[in-house]
Amino acid sequence: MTDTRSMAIASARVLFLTRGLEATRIEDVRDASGISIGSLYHHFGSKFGLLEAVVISALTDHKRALLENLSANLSAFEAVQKLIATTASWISENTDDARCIFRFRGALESAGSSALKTHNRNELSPLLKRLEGWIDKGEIRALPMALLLPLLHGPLHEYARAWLAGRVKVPPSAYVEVFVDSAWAALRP
Amino acid sequence: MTDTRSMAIASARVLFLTRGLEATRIEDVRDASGISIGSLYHHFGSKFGLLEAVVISALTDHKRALLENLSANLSAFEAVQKLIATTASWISENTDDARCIFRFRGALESAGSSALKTHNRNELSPLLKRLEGWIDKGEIRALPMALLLPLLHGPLHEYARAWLAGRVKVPPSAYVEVFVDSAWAALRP
DNA sequence: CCGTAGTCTAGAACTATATTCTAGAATGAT
DNA sequence: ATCATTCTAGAATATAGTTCTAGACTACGG
Repeated sequence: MTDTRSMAIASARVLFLTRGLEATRIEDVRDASGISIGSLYHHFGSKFGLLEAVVISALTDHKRALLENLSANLSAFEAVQKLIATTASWISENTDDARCIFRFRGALESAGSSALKTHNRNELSPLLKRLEGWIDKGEIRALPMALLLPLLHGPLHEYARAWLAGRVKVPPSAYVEVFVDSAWAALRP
Repeated sequence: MTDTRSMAIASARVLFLTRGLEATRIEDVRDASGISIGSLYHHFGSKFGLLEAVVISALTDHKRALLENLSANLSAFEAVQKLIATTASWISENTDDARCIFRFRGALESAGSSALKTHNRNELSPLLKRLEGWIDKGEIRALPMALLLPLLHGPLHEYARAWLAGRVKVPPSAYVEVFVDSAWAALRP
């Protein structure tokens, strides 16, 4: 049942975030979700598989938010604005999903998670294509591709990490203009 | 013996990075370092304590590199330049230490590691003080303190993550000028 | 309807490994 | 030289991820 999966993911997300990854036992997930150990292993294969599902679920929701807001024929500047504004408010409103991404995506990456690779192909490469298009049209400075995303959301991500960890109090959505200015200053021709 | 500690840290760092945190057993650290289980627990208390030591060791070396290069009476722009250039080359040259920081510091943070908190107090707050000074003198734009560090090294860090994970091939030191330009555009008055 | 295949649930048994414990060796101060 | 402290060593323990076996549920073809 697909409902079982999403209930397990919801329970696991809370536990992973509050108690930490190591500290949550499969038994805890069973107790919180009511789903038996056997069933959990049937659906996710391992504790890592469960983590994978939690992170991918968060990434997918973020992607959905981006697609909703990023219409086709935008100028480069409008797109930069939209990307940053949408990401900033999504993070500010979906703190648990955002925390999962910043805290756990790295673990998937270094483990070579193929589920994550697939997701990245679907999310990142269309965005890079569009950025490339703006470079060709001269709307964005001609920089190596690898630099574009860091310049685009480096400051926002760095700030978001600090906010999600509780080190600062003002949510990233409050500083969208600053992040847009910084990104556009780096990317405009 | 302090030599035992550093040998254990060196062995653990390699194992944590190559096999991953979960996948390295204490036994593996013993086999790689020749230090007995009992001794390891005597020095580090737990596997997490060993990880803590590995990360703090990396952070301390980075701090040392910064202090060596960041003399006292610099203008704000010179300091921004130095901070970014030094960090970029340190990351490019000390890839293992840098990987430890980006991959494992988050784990310490979310576990509330007091060793990390102490380190942050010693490293971050002097830097913030100096930035505050330049704001007072009008050399840096008057922004909320919490935004300064994200704007300063957000793009560099984001790029460094990608490079350390092998997603891009050119080391961050190659793009110092881009990162400096971006940071200074965001921070200048 | 009935039976069969496939999917799903359940929890006990198994296994791996972080940690603790006990004992003894090295070290250093008085 | 003796005593206290620190350190080393590895066996024993306990915890928690995973596997296994059995049974329940569902869908579908006869």
